[in-house]
Amino acid sequence: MRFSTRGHYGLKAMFDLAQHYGTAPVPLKSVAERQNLSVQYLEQLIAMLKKAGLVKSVRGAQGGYMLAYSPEEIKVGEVIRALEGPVAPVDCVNEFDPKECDQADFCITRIVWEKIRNSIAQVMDSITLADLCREAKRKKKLEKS
Amino acid sequence: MRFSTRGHYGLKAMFDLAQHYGTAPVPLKSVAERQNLSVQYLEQLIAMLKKAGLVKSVRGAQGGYMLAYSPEEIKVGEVIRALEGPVAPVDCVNEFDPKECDQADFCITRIVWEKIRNSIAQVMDSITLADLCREAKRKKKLEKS
DNA sequence: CAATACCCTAGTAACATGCTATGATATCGT
DNA sequence: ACGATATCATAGCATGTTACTAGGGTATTG
Repeated sequence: MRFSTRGHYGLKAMFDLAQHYGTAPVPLKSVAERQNLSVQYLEQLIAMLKKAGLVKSVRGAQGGYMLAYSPEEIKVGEVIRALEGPVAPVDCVNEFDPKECDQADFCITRIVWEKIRNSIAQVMDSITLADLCREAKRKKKLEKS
Repeated sequence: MRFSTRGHYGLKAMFDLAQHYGTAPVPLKSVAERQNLSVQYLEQLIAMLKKAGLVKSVRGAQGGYMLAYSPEEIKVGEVIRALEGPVAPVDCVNEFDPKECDQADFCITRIVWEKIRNSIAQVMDSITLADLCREAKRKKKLEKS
């Protein structure tokens, strides 16, 4: 069981934008360099994030991307869902539109997948981009000392 | 992000075997009928479970499969790992052999995936097949009343 | 000896992934 | 005005995985 690189890379990019929140728009090229990702691929991911309303863009020279809200207001779960779709370890417990099979009523194993789904969602929704920035700061401080 | 049908179907099958624990070996055909799965596909899944030491088999007529241990001793996590491999939402936080990238030291988003991994593992490892059997019993009782 | 059932391997259609390529459009600085 | 910088949009594509099916073989029972 794996998430795709979309969620993986996309979260990296959003974290990068969060660290530049409040400054000038950040061009994807610089995000790609810092996070060691392909610009072209990142463009596709950020398009999804824009569609989801999580980032804003400024076109043209000196342009780039920025978070649509403050890092404090953006949960990791929103980012990952925008890129990976709803949390659904198996189809019949999709968090938004479960494709329930005819056995749904008496399928006991279902409760396992529901619990897994809920615990994933709980983690994703309890961490904000600001939390990650704080963590980065803390780590930097530790290195210095 | 999804688990494959291997974990999904395999857990169903193991639950089925758990419900017949202590009786004669259960032929796959009957498991497949009850759980609405293809016999041929199930054979492949159960082969993996056997390799992992979770089930025993009896060949020939009147043969079939049975749990290698009591349902109380078999965690859902063991079943799922046998079929899906180690819990690893992204490769760099694989629970057994993480393919750490060169950024591992300063990659902050990593902690998100670690937390997700841990919460999945925690759920899987805190439920036994016996728990599922008890749940099934409870549900059956509720239906009657 | 035939019925039952486990065991093993190979093949394969369909789909998802993780990109790259190409080109268009908008904006800024000079 | 123009060229550099960026975003924006779509298409293509190699590779791998999934979810099976097919077609055997082997062991055991009655």
